[in-house]
Amino acid sequence: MASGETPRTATLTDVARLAGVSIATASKAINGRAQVRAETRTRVLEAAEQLSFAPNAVARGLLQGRTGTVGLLTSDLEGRFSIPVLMGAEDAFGAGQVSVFLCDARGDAIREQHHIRALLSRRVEGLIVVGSRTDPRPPLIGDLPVPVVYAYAPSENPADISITADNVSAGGLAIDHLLACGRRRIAHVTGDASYAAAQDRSRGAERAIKEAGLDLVGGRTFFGSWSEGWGRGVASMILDQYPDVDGFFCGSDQIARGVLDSLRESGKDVPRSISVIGFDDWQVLTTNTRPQLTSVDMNLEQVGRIAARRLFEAIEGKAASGIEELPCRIVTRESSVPVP
Amino acid sequence: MASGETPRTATLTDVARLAGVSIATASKAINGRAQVRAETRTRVLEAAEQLSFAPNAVARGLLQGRTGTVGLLTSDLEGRFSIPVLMGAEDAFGAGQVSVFLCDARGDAIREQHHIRALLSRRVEGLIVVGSRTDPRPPLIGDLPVPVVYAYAPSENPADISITADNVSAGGLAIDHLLACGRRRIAHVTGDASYAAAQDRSRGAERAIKEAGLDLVGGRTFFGSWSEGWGRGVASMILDQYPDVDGFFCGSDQIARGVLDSLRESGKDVPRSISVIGFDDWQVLTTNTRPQLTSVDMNLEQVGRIAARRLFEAIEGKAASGIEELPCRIVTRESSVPVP
DNA sequence: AAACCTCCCGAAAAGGCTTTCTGTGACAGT
DNA sequence: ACTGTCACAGAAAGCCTTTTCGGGAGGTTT
Repeated sequence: MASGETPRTATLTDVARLAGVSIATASKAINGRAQVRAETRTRVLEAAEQLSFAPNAVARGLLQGRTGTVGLLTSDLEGRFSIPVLMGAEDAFGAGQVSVFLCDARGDAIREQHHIRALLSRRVEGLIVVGSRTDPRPPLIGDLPVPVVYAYAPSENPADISITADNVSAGGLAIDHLLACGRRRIAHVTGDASYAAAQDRSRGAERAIKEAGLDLVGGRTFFGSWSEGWGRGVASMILDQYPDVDGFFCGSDQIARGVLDSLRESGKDVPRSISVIGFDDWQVLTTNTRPQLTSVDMNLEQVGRIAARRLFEAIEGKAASGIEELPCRIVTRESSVPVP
Repeated sequence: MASGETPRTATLTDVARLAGVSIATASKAINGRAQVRAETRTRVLEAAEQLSFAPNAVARGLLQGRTGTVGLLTSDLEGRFSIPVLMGAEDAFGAGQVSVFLCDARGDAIREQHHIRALLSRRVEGLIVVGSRTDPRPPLIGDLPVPVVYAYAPSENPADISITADNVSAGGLAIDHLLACGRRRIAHVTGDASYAAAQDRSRGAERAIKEAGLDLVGGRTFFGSWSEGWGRGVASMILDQYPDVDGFFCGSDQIARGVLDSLRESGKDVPRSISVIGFDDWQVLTTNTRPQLTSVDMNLEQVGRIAARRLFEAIEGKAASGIEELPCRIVTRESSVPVP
């Protein structure tokens, strides 16, 4: 049983010869076409089995003009937001008969261009472009011969197909949750104001609090950076300046962790006297804080799956362009409970 | 300039016709073969440009028997260890002319089998199997017609090609670093004892401390779980039972974070009176702790890159099988400084 | 002037598969 | 006995490219 004999993968010709039929018949037998006697079919199938024949998808693709492949173009693989989207897409395709080419442009337009060329020459049937921020990105340049779907980061061109998370509504959700917990003096601390995500969530939050006839603590959103340090600092500042604050909506779980640490050190009781909610639902953070952190989950895998589905539809010609914003959901944990 | 006209991607025939030459000549011109007059070549190139012709890699692959594709088979994409390995591999291949099929088996053997079949039918030239734990995994079943490289999780079969991180040496590195900081009473707290990673690091640590003529605090490794909670708990226990402890080697950054929190709350001064080192060098944890955490980096991207390189060599026939263990490195931060 | 090169270009085959069309034998109907 | 029908098998074309080989045009040598 020596392996590595370079047994040259069997071709349809080999199968046909072994079964004593023509390649045409062998093909029909294997693909379940009619026009083959049952007895002949089993003979072919046995031959195929014996040679462990696997139809050459390359040849088939060439013939039919359909390769059954798509390209997944990420702008950066480190990004913890791209990964779940990518997983969802891979999942949706893998379940079907589609294989996925993975390309990481590393945020470099040149590399992106290079990858696109390679993918097109491999005749992918479509492209999913996964961004690492929710800020709209410039569409792929050139008139591509295949449909493109933008995931997480929508395209700047509204005529393109984009799937992203509804950050504005998510901001509202978070505030509504805190209100439902009986909180009235809610602060919103978030990250870098240059991020669309920060702006969108803030807008949603402000709208929701207004609708409740209230105002955010400090009358505004506290923008800063996406870090624990910022969360710690701004929390102690707010605590100092607005001692009656009873709720924190944080723009990320990292910020929330900083806020929680700060509240702990100030002797505040979370969730009894103050509720805290984070954003991203990043397990390593939410389940290790004390108390565990309620957070907004963007359902990124779902974003990926829907993107895959939309790409599929576009390939089939049933395209519906525009930006599709998928709802987020709250994952409730210990840091926010209703006040009696 | 209406897009979406389904302009049927140009073929070599189209280019040849436009340039007024035969397809043979067009091919030679485009591929830089000799035997084409310069004037003719430019004419062809212009035609190709005008039609935005991209050679059909599928057809070329069929003809040459080389597809220029490889399969990347991960057992779970969530795993934060698989991702960097995968990035490294993608990087190494992407730089060349090789495209990567991404498949996620989700830890399911059936799905894995299904993906392998699909990949083989697409005639990938090789496979990289990326695991999510360092425990050896069963090799892919069946005599595959292409070389396979196992990354991060080595194959149980020593005749296979495996690339992983040298966890035993890494354990020694960590201890040596603490010793170099002037520490003598070092505790090793780590995660689940059923993980090879935990065992290996522990073995390396014990060997290193013995070589220094010392013993670990408590005379053994404290196995537990890979969580902050375990780190917090075990640290306060150790502090209580062995008050002279002056160094913690933690099996993961999460555990280290718990340890740091615990030390902080006990009023211990890190790094003045106690040094702490983590493992994994997971940025979100190491740079947000107070003080920032020294950690062991497994160079996972490098694992991926080397895996890609080895696969390449195996494809070319220059295979060197066996387990290759790549060295880890210490990333020094504030939590460990030399005692004067 | 015949023989011989050199330069370019094109015809054709090959790669593995699917599909259409043609062909053959068996059988039923008249 | 002849025609029509049916079930099944095979021949061949086609997908797109690369590569080999042959050949025509023009120039050089003897």
